Amino acid sequence: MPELPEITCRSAEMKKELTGKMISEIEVIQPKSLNISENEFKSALVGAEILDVYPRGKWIITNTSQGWLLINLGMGGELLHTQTSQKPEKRRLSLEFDDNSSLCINFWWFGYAHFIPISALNSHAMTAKLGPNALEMSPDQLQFLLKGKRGALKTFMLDQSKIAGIGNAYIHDILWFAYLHPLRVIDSLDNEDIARLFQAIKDGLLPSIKKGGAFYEVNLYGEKGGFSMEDIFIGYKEGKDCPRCGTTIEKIKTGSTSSFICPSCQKY
DNA sequence: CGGGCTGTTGACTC
DNA sequence: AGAGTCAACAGCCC
Repeated sequence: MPELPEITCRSAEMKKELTGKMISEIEVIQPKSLNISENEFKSALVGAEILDVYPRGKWIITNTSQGWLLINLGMGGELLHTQTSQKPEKRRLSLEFDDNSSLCINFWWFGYAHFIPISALNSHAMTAKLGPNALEMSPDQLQFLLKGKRGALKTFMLDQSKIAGIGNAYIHDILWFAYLHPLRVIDSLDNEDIARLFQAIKDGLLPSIKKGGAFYEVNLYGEKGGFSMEDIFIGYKEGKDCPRCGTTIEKIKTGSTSSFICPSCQKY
């Protein structure tokens, strides 16, 4: 479940390791994850030099001398930088570079690797419609985004077209930090609620970025992230005590997803 | 061994 | 606009 912290870390690692390298060959094992045919994809990117890599919500955007490579790991996956002679068995796609290293992409379930030509990045609908990156909003911007909305707060927070980068792993602690229930209706939020929510997004995401992402994901070198269960306050801790008030943490159904809440700190 | 759960996104419906 | 459902089909847990 790669969310903003993991995507931020992977992008930084890719930028560090891959900038300046040239793609010499591409191997496609799962053509379904591409937005164009396998042959088109290969001829578009073979020969390209990596210029820059940066995060955009849950997407990793790579700028090359021949166009854009956009990667979304979907519900989980690995990006590994290895020697081309030592590629991992499990991979759906790999980019081989001119220095005999490779970037191997594995999706656990499914994911996307899309190519977009130079000067056409805004034609990519899935990234063009994303809201602001969760950590690059101002408090005013968050207030503006919430204004006039009626649904449940959690649905809004996970809607990538509203705010980009938050998923179902980090949302539990974010809402708990803000003392807000996932099913709280948006138009009942006052300025103080929104101010707490703004700070809670930072408190929920920044510690994981500092630790290299969540423990259940690995970095480009195959090492697990340092953000562990002990760094999580209430997410996935059903039956344990709320670290703030001692009330038993509950797991509840919120639409199609589950939520972990402290029923005392987070009143509906 | 098998069934349930998990997590993202788009497409689609009402 | 928002809520609901489905499809894409791996791996872990019990």
